[in-house]
Amino acid sequence: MKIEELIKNKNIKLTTARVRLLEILEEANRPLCYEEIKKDISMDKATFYRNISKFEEEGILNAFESNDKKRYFELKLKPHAHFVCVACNSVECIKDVDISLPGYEINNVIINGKCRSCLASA
Amino acid sequence: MKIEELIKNKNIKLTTARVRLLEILEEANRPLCYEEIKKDISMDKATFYRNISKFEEEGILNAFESNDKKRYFELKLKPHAHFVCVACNSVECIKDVDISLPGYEINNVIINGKCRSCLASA
DNA sequence: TTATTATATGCAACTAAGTCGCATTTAATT
DNA sequence: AATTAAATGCGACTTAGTTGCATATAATAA
Repeated sequence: MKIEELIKNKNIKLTTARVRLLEILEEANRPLCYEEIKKDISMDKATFYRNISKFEEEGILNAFESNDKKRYFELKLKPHAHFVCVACNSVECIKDVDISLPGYEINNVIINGKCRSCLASA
Repeated sequence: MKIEELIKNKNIKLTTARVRLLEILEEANRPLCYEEIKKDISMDKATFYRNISKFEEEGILNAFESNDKKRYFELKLKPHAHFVCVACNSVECIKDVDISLPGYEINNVIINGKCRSCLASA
């Protein structure tokens, strides 16, 4: 997966900061929040959020909120759902849930509830 | 639907402020955010959020984030999914989506995407 | 009904996410 | 290499949400 592929044909300039941001998101292979990304990149907060918005507009990434009241960001590669645990706040990618809703365009599905391990230890 | 029913058998005191908060949520019949609730109730912000947390802990309500980066709150009466439009930020209750995920306990399902009217006017 | 006590409340101060305007820098284009 | 539109960093700001503490109130026991 080439980072350049993601940006190509989009109305976006390929800056070094943006490439780095996309690399971090790609390597993580799970949704990350601002805090987590910030550690690995020297980019101003305002620039960060402006880039996130830009990427969202261009359909390169999805954003959603976890139960810790932080927004999580993930590249839109293979569509899949996310499970957010209300007990431990973990975010898990769920491959085998398929939802269709006629007349709507679906970007992302977030399922809130209690995860396996929290249920087991309850 | 009696408000008292919601609180009964829960580890919660039935204060006038709490009854009013639950009434507002029940009458709205759709998820509301702090701003919307605030208009109709004279309750300190700290108290509001403490009550919301308490209600969540006790399983009386669900909270989730819309695309406008605000949290929305709704009583857990009949379980149903929510569609959040990334274009117009509207929140819609969806009755006819049923997801099950073996081993997990599901509280709420949030589907992000573009709603009918935004797709129609695109 | 009153006294007791644990819990709920309001207030003020705080933290952190996210936004905005503006001057400067940089990528893409000529 | 020169041009220019877009991207960046900085600082100031807004607003959601939290915390500590003193006071008030609901549930309970007397």
